[in-house]
Amino acid sequence: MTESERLDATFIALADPTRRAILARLMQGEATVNELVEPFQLSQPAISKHIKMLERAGLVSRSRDAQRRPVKIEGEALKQANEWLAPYRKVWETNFARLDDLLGDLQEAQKSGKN
Amino acid sequence: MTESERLDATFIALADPTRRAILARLMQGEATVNELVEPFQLSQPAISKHIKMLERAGLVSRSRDAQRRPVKIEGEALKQANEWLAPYRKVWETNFARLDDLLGDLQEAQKSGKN
DNA sequence: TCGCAATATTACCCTATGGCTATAAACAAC
DNA sequence: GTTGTTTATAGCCATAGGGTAATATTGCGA
Repeated sequence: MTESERLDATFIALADPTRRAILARLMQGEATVNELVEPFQLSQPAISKHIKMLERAGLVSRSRDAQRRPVKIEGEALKQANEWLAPYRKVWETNFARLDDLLGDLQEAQKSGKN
Repeated sequence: MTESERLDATFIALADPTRRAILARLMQGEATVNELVEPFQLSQPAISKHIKMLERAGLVSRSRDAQRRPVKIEGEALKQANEWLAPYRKVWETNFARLDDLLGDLQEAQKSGKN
């Protein structure tokens, strides 16, 4: 899987409220599939599907405990999502919109030969 | 649009390499639709669709310049995505996996009455 | 007003997502 | 080995995503 595909899978996985809730739950520690089913009005297969998408993105991993398959949150994919986001930080931290307007004004001025 | 729906739209928008490339391009300043079409081997309608999804998420805004519709990056949605991500930072910054194993061990010990 | 340039919209593919029910498979425990 | 528990898989449906080509719209400019 390329890095881009990994990011695709991660953002797709994060784009669903059920899956974000599952991740939030997993912050408190491992959970079995049934424990993850309980809080939702969804069938067990539906939750299993969600877990599979989280797993595909590397957001969670699974171990084995008899017939149980505990799910655990994994940091690496989240870290990569955060790293992708990092360069954009200045877009919201600085007043990027105005900065861009300024650039636009300068370009306009150049075009019309006022510089 | 609820905050959850906004996050949905944002993560869906970020889950495509073409749209991420468009955002990267917009870091250098506004661009018209045609300017955004050029770098890709995609039709103009395809790019327009992508822009629409970015716009729906609030990741970009559009202005008007004659028949052109310049696209500009917007920080707010990215900021919210970042804020969603923030609580998970400790998952990758600390050694969260081991911390979780430890929690698991403690729970096991309690169940088996060894505490 | 005519024609061109930039963008949007429509109609149509195919595939993936998100949900369900029903069933299978894995394993423990008796 | 039969039974119950936990999880996975299969099959089905409806909707959305990502792409296309063709066409409509909008606005400039001669």
